[in-house]
Amino acid sequence: MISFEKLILNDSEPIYAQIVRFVKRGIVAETIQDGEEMPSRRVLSATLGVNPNTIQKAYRILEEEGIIRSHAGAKSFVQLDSAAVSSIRAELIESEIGALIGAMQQSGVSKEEALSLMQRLWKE
Amino acid sequence: MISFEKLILNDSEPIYAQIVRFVKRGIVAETIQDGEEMPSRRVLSATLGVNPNTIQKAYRILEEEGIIRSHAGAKSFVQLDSAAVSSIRAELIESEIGALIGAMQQSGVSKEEALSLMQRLWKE
Amino acid sequence: MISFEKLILNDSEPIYAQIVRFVKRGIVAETIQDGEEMPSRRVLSATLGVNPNTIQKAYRILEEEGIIRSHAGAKSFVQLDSAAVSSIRAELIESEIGALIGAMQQSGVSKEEALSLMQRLWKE
Amino acid sequence: MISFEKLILNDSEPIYAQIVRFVKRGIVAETIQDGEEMPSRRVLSATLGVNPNTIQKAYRILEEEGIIRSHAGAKSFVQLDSAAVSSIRAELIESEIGALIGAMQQSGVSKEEALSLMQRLWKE
DNA sequence: GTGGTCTAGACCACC
DNA sequence: GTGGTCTAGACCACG
Repeated sequence: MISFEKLILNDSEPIYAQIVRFVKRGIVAETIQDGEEMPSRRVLSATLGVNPNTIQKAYRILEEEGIIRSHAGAKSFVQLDSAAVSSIRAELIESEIGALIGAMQQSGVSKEEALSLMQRLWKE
Repeated sequence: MISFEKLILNDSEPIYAQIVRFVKRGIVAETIQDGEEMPSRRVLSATLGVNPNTIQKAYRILEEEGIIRSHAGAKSFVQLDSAAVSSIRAELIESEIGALIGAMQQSGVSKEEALSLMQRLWKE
Repeated sequence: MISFEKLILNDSEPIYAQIVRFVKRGIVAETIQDGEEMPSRRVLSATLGVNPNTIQKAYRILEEEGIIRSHAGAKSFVQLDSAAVSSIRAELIESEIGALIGAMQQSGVSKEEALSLMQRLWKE
Repeated sequence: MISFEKLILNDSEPIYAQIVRFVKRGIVAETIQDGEEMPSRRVLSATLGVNPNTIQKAYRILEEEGIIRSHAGAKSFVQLDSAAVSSIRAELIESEIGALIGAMQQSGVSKEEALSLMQRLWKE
């Protein structure tokens, strides 16, 4: 069963998007694996203190992207093959790094400076 | 006079926010400097093909953050000291890099891998 | 739910500013308290006979000053701790009295005369 | 010749209004008296570092209120009788005190508290 | 239903 | 001409 305890919601971004991203990051980090069970919408709604409609929206998106599989009245499960994992990985990581690179370039920050800043700010 | 010709608007984010960020990045890149004149709301509105109220909203935010100075009936100017520049720089760059680091850590990406990905994806 | 029935608008000052001040004075007078629900933009707009955008502007300012809390799709609530209340009180009352004192001094009115004028003009 | 050296302009209020009020307060404080000469518009414009049109607007208002007397191409003079002084005094002082009283009442501040606050905040 | 953004256009105060 | 406020109404994202 996937745990959402480490998910801390902030309100500068839609809640449903944070839930979706949390799952995707878990998949990339391999803490979420093929076949794992999702909590029911009702339970997750209570856990996170969030409107059930919001949970429903997150699950719908995950299903549309082929990441989970739901049947009416039944439990939902993660559904992944290795191709899916690496495409999620690429989509998630490379797009985030790409966005940062674009931002740095527009701000006149050189590649070297960006790398050294990242070195310095990264704390394990 | 500050030029907004290089600002290309996308519609996945509020226009006013893109204008604000464009100015901040210009300040960090030192292409926008203390004392420079802002285009009038009407002019920039025409240049960008955007409603004057949207420009007004961006300018209001910039003024509330102390970056520009507006007086009724007079032109608007950029108002910066070196402390302001470095605080904008920190806010803009370090927060963006910090967010990326957090994302990478949550995705289980190591520091080395993140740096090498950034090396590889950065195209001048 | 906060009532705006006693708010009478005059047109010598921006409407949004009058709404903001009305809320602040309600807080100082303790007729508005932590956790109370704000009317929705649409409802207050109808109540006051004012455009929704004007209400939105007032609410935005209140939120930027940390007095109310808004989330897209959810109702808006007053959010106050005792420190906030006293700072609003100081900002509102002491600055108004301070401005009056400055004005009186510049006009050559003595403390005694000002106090006696105030005694005389105050009608319950 | 009336001195405007003590007039410090702030930009939260129209400049012309600040000039007008400065003159009125000087009259109430009797540091400005009947027959005194006003600086020329050109000179005052330079002294205050303000657009000549703004000075012109202030002078026009003062003239419309019968406080100064201007002839084309000639100097301007203050023109006051005792009735004028007391009406300016009433208009200026009592309206300011009256506004404060209204504000205090809306904020739930009692007469006694307002008077004691004023006592306490008044520093010679 | 609720909040947020945007367009369109008018009007005013100010310099 | 320039900045600021307001109305009117549409549209979208969110819960």
